[in-house]
Amino acid sequence: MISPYGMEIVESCVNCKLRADRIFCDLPVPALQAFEEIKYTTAYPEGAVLFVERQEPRGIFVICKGTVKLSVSAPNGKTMIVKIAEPGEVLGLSASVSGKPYEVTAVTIDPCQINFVKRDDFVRFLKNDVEVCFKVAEQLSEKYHMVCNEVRSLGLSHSAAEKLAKLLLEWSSKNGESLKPEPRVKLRLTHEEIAQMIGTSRETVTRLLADLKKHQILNTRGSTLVIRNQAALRQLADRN
Amino acid sequence: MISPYGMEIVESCVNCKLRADRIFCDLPVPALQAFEEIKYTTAYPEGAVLFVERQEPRGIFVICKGTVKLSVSAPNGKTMIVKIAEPGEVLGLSASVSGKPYEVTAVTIDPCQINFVKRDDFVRFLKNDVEVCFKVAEQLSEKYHMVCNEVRSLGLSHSAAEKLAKLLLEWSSKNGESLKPEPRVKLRLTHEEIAQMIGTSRETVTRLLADLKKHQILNTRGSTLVIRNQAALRQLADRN
DNA sequence: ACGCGATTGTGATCCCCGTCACAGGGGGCG
DNA sequence: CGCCCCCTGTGACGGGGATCACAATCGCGT
Repeated sequence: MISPYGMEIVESCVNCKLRADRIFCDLPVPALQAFEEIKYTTAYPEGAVLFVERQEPRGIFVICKGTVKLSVSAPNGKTMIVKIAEPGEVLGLSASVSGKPYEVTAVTIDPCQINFVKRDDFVRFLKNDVEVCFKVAEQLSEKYHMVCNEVRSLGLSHSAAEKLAKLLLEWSSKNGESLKPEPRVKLRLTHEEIAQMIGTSRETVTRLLADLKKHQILNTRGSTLVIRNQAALRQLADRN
Repeated sequence: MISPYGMEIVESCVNCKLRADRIFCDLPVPALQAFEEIKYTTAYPEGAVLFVERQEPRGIFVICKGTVKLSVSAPNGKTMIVKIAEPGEVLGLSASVSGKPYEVTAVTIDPCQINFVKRDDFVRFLKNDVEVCFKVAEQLSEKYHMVCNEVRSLGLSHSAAEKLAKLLLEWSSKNGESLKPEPRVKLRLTHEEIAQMIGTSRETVTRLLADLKKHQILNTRGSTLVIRNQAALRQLADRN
């Protein structure tokens, strides 16, 4: 089956290839079947808004395919990107569990396939099976862990250079790429968005990247970054 | 019964006065009884270290009495205070659920009575009762919510003045104190620690407080702050 | 009451980086 | 193909606040 946005739809969670390496999807088969009963699978184009900060929680969104940008923003329009979420991740979990408003705004940054579950259905689903409930608790712990790291890097590292270096290293470690002598990072965000991830201005990102290139630490190959001197980058990331 | 540090010990969770208004403690009686089986009640003096960032999770700590300072720190010794935790709060929850290391360091800032539960016992306890497990998920959502706010204020509000104003307002709203015309806040932290809470330097905090006093917005009465112009403070907190 | 360490108050200096302003560049679309 | 819009690159400038260096106080223990 082909979706409106030219993607192949994954019909069943039981047969999903992601099951093995993703946390939430990896439930016992009976639970997965119950999950399939209450899920709505939808395809979204790039730029679709899944939910908005401070909205009442409608339910959870499980990413099957594609990536989603999570951001928080201030009344004055200034926004900060918290995370780029990938397949297997669950969005709106904490809001749906606690009933408090969504913490972040979720916007797809490429075509996505997403499973939606209404809040009520989801809560019933949880309360029906301790294993599932515990998995969700684990998942929430995971999220908590991630956002704690965010706080660490926002609060403790001063220079923008440091935060940028940290971000690049994090990205390069995603695909085991950092094991190679010259890890590559495919840049999927604009300088503006990178700036929003590390809490600085677009110009600063541009300048910092230029600096790194000048010092032979980085190199651009089209929209791909080549990290030529990982050690130097690490040093930048660690020193305060 | 009197503890070594001059505190009266609360023997039983079932009879605990906090049960009504705290989330975690407010479990159905049978669950509470099971909880009592596995908990170890201990009294700590001021300055006791409950656990340290990056340590393997030993278990959870429920605060019955006293307050605990939670902080994260960088290798270079720079530290940031994430939260001052109060009675009824559960510490080390996410680490114990997920098995990942503790996110923060927890140090008592006054004499405390704390219930400790070993990780294994706690996990068994959770898996034994969906209601409990769900409560814990709610609790984790709550924590996630808090730390998201932290990110918001760290990442989006730039001036230190703004963050300090936000912090003071938050403190003053703790005891319904903010309803009074001139709310009072008992300062329990040094300027250094306040600085660590908002990610700035001690000198800046001192200067900002002096400024607020000069502008008649604040007033000190011993170690108590009197907020004389709440509106002005709110304006400082909101403008970016 | 005295003394000493911890905390607070304040000036001087410096530099990072946010902001404004504008000049290429590149790619999608008619 | 050329136009236009969004992205990138770069200079100039200014300000907030980190940092250093002391001085003044506080507060606690003996």
